[in-house]
Amino acid sequence: MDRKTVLRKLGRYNLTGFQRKVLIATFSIPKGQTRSYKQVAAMAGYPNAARAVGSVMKMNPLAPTIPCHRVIKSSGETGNYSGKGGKQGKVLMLKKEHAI
DNA sequence: CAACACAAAGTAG
DNA sequence: CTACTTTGTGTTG
Repeated sequence: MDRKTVLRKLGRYNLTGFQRKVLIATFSIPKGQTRSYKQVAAMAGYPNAARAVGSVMKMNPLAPTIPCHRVIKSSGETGNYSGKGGKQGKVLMLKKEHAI
């Protein structure tokens, strides 16, 4: 799985530029590491769109492909998580990947 | 086009 | 530490 593959998948959806950038930025998070919503937003080119990043994660069209569970709050907390298991499952997954 | 929603961040107390 | 304000983009009507 590489960036081009993800871009190709994203191309199948009617996504806005913001969503694509955010998803790619999230996908670019190295395994075993975490990034804050703000960091992802900044990486995507929108340094003040941390909340919007949350909106994108919520709709994440490539949920299994995009490691949205590696995106946490700047405080080091996990924040909320709309996926199965809620933030508890998120933390568990992060622990499995040694991200925490 | 306007109003509402969002898994945050920042600032003030 | 808690509470309030600010902020940017997506979605829906």
